[in-house]
This record gives sequence, structure tokens and C-alpha cells, in this order.
Amino acid sequence: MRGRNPFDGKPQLTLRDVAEEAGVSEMTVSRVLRNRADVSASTRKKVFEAARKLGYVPNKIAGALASNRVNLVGVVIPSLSNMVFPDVLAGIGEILDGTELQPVVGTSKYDETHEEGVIYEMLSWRPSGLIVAGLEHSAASRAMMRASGIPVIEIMDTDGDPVAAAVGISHEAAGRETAREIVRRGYRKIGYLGASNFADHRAQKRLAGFEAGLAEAGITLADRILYDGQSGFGTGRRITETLMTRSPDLDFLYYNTDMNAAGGLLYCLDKGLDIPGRIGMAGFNAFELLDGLPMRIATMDSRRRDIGRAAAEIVAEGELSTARIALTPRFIEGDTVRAPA
Amino acid sequence: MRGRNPFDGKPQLTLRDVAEEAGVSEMTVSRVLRNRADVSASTRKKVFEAARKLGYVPNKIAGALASNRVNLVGVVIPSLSNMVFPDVLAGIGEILDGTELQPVVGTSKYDETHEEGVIYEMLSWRPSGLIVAGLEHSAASRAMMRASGIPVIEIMDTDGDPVAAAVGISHEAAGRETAREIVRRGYRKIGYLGASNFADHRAQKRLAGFEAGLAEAGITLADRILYDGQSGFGTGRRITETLMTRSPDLDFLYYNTDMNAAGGLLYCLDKGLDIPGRIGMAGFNAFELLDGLPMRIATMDSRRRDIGRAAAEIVAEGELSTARIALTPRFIEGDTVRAPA
DNA sequence: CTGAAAGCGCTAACAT
DNA sequence: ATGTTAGCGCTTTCAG
Repeated sequence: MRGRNPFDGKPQLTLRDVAEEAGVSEMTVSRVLRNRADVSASTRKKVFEAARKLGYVPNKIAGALASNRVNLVGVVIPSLSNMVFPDVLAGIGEILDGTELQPVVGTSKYDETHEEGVIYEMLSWRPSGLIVAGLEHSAASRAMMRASGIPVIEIMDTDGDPVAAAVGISHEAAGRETAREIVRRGYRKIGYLGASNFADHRAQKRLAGFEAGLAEAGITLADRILYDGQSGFGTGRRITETLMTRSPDLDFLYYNTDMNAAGGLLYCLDKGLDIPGRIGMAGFNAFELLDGLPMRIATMDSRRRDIGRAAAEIVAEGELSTARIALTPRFIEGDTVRAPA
Repeated sequence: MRGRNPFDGKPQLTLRDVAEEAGVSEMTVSRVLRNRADVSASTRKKVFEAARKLGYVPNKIAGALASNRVNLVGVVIPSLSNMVFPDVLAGIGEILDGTELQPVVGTSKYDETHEEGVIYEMLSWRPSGLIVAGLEHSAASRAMMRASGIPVIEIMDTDGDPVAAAVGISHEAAGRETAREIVRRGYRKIGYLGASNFADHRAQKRLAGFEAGLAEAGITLADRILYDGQSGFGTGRRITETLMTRSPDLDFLYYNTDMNAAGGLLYCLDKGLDIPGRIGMAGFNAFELLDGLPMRIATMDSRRRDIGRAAAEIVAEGELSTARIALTPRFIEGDTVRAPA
């Protein structure tokens, strides 16, 4: 008895078993199963049949140890419930599907210490690449990534100092751009609605950029509200109601994410407020999902699918890279902001 | 040169390096790093320091091969963009976080052949367990799972014949139950709105159960519409408009998922239809996200988080299991159905 | 085109 | 409490 893995007991089928069944050497079986060209057609056939008959599944652990090659790509993201990240994963998948590489996903829960554990765990499998969301990591995480010897790509964000390669957008610029659009359209009493999650660095950067953009026009944020917990329509409604009650003279609401903006939109429509006349609103992310709402929310495209694709392309390239790819977030006007004066 | 893994070149740090640095044997280092109790405190300290100083990250591949133990759990789901599955993964995570086990996620894209490849790939890493969505798989997939020798749990669905263990709800019963509630509340001209995706077996089963439930009251579906593509508000609106235009006398709309029902709700509200008087509607899944809509959609809780938890518990147990766990989907009345007569 | 030998980095089992 | 030996299942390398 060697471990508590339930594989114990059922002896594992090995290359040797297939080799015996097919009447060839282990080496030949190995060649066939790796689709190497230098095997005769008749031998190939024998081997495939033997493998199928026995139900042989290769042991990648042994293969990886012997070859020093692992076709896995680690992907570390904060969470799967935030719809941003499934989209990033979809982009990564689109590229990796054309290769031998397979993504392996881990979640950091917006916690650097937890993230450190996940990165350690992933690197211990010697993947062919590592894609990590964000630029803020523990010192130990950064050290591990630097020392890993594999392509490391930090994604989502370009406002900071990556360990190696980075693909993302500037959230600072996204916030600033949104502010400029809003000011240009005549809004002046502006409120911000976002998460109190201090560890959502990208939202913080958007807010900082937003305030800087307002400052260019001599405007300061009139009010702000922070919530704990998940974004969603209910949350969006609740925080909007609280904020509007407290500061009824606001003429614009800037949300950390479209999900909350959608809740706010529904709230304002319920109240019969004139949008975008009496009050305007904007979010962030450009979630397609929301397309059927009564109005299209003004937002910026976070380019998350493109980010996934670009990061995966760097990994697929197979070279250590320090590329810095800054995509441009695009402002989408929608129906919840007035036309510029 | 042994492979194209970028690790080549940078020689990998091994136990031996740490052992030399700390002045002890490899075996002692191995014991310390696995937190085994039978090492003196002073030795532990020396070893940890040496490992930290060198930046050593263990090679799990070698460890797994030697110990025949792999702390990974394969999870195969159709897609991450359907919000159902992130919730299942969250449930799995809640349980596995209390163990050494780590989930590894793969997606089948609602395609049995693709799924077969993903399962093969996962099994080749000799995980400690395999959690697979659905009961419908290729013959080869079923054979592999049966032969794997590890705990295999099929999730989401209990209407069918699992390979080993299964945790889910009866979608047939969910559809039937919904039909009964609707009939009980006096609706008679009933339309169905769902995906044309033939491979979404669970939606098919709900529809079959729904029709059976209507049949109990002598009712047949008055009309139905199928769409290609993603569910969402826009899709929900569009199919609702098409269906209502074609069959304006419908008094109830049954949707495959709450996301589409939400779009339909917004459409009907736009049109000024009296809900739930003139027309009622129901969906499926009970997405929390939608809580802030103008009305709460009638739905059934798909118990997806509980399903993830229960499946992970079986894997964590570590025993081969043929448990069949059928959870009960709960009808949630919301605001879009009339009270029973 | 096929086979034999050596060894990947680690841990189980057995010493001491 | 620590060390020694053997070997996990595969692939690389070298021979034919």
C-alpha cells in the first residue's frame, strides 16, 4: 500500500502492458502514442488496437517527469463569480485550443496571501506558462514568478510594474476618459458608487483616474458610497437609493461595474427620473448580457476577451517575454448620457 | 536539451540543493517540506531557511510519481459563461478549501467528443477524483471513468444512469412541478421559450417534464420558440417578442433560464402587459443576480451550490462511491405568477 | 524503423 | 530523529 489514492488496489495500466499485448517494445508504444512519425503503419495499428482494447490512459505524470515538459498553463484570477473572468478565460481558451496547451484555473479570492499559495501550488506542477490577474502581488509571489523560468504574464492592468510580460488596459485612463466624457456632456454634480473591497486595485485605479479627470475641469466628486458584498441588480438599486436620498441633487452616477449600474438604472426608471436629462449614469465592463435592458448603459469596454487572447498568445509562443501590451478601453455611449453640448 | 519547456536552461532547483545548503539529507528536507512531525525543531528551521533562501519550489510531478498521490480533482463542465457553473465551482471550492485537494476545471462545450478529450486529459494526470456535469457521455468517456479507479461523481442531473456516484436534481421533476404550479394558478395557453441546443440535456428534460405536467391537466403547449446562441436579456426580449407576436393569446411563458425570462419580463413590462394577470412567466435557476429586477421572476432553485458541495464531499471522503444524491429543486413564486385559485 | 539502458526528482520502506 | 536504497512510468539517448 503506497498512498491513499484510490488508484491503489487497481493496478495502473502501463506502457509495458500495452507493449506486451501488441507484441512490441515499450519504446515503440510510447512512440505511437505520441504520434511520432517514425513508426510503420502496421505497428501503429497494432499498438492503437492494443491500447484501446486495454483501455490504456497514459500517465502524464511520468511522462512529464521524464520529458521535462508539461502542457499546462496556470491561470490565476480573483474569482469566477465576477463575470469579467469567465470572459478572460474564454479568450485564453480560444487561443490555447489551437495548441497542445491546457489552462488550469485557480482563484485568489482578492487575497494576496491566498494568491501566493495558489501560485506556489501551480508552479510546483512546472507549467509551461503562468497568467496572473493584476499587478499587485506579495513579495514572495513576485519572487516565485521571477524565478520560475517560465513565461509569466500579468493581465487586466497596465498601471504598475509587471514581473515580466503584461497585457491589459489602463484603468486609470479608463476612469479619466469616462470623467472627461461626462464633463463634456455637461454633468457637474457627480457621485461614485463602488465596492469597499480595498483589494480590487483596478476599481481603485479607475476611481483615481476618474477623480483626476474631473479635477481637470475643476470638479470634485460630490458624494460617494461603498458597499460590501457582491455586485448585482439588488446591490445597485440599494446603493443608488441610499446615495440619491442622501444627495438628491446629484446629476450623474458613476458605478464600479455595469451590474450595479443596471440596478441603479432600474431604480431611477422606477422613480420616473429623466435619464439622461435629469440624471446620467455610466458603468464599466460592457457586459453583453445586459443588452436587453430598457436603456443601454454608458460604459467602457474592458477588452477582457482580447486580454485573454493576447496573454495566451504570448504563452503559446513559448518564449520568455517581457512584452507590455496596453489595449485601449473604448467608451460606449449607450442611452444614459446626454449628447455633448 | 531535453524539451521546449522554458525551464530548460535554468536548471531546476532540487531537494539535493536544499539538502546541501542545509547540511542534511534529501530525505530530511523532503520530510520537513511535507510537514511531517518526526523532524527536530532545529533541523526544520535550518531546512526552511535553506529552502527560502534558494527560492525552492518542490516538483509535484516527481512527488506525485513517487507517492502515487495527486491532490487534484478534475471538474468537467460544459461552459463557464453559463452562470450556473461558476456557482457549482464555488460550492466545490467551499468544501475542497478545507482539504489538500485542488479543483482543476475543464470545459466540454456541450460536445461529447470534446468532453471525451478533456476527460482523457484529466485522467492522464491521475487525479484523486473526477466531477463531471451531466449523465450523457460518449461510450468511451463512460468506459474511461469506470476504469479510472478513482471516485467519479456525475452532477446536476439525476434523470439517468450514472457511472458511479451522482448528485443533482431531477430536471424532469423540476419541469413537471413548474407545470403543476402554473396550471394550479389558472394559466392555460402556455408557451415555451428555450435554446435549440440539442445537447443541453437538462433543458430538454425540464421541457419533457413540463409537458408531462401540463398533460396531467389535459393541456398541451400552445406554442414554442427556440433560439441559437447565448441566453441573455436581449435574447429573452427578442424571442418573447417573436412568440407573442405570433401567438398573442398566450397567457403564460415558460423559459429555459431566468436570464431569458428577465429579458421577457422587461419586454412585457415595456408593452404594458399586466403581469401576472394578463400573462404569467417562469424561468429556472434562481439567479441571485437578478434580484433587483422590477419583479421577481417565478423560478425553481437549481441547487447548484449545494450540488457542488455534495459532490466535493464525496471526493474528499476519498472512497469509491456509488451514492445517488437527489436534491429537491424548490419552486420560488416571485411576482410573475398569480396566486392559486 | 525498432530496441536497450539510463535517469527525470521525489518518496516509501527499511535501516540505524 | 535521520539516512540509505530502490523505484514510480515514462522519455531521452544511443545502438542497431
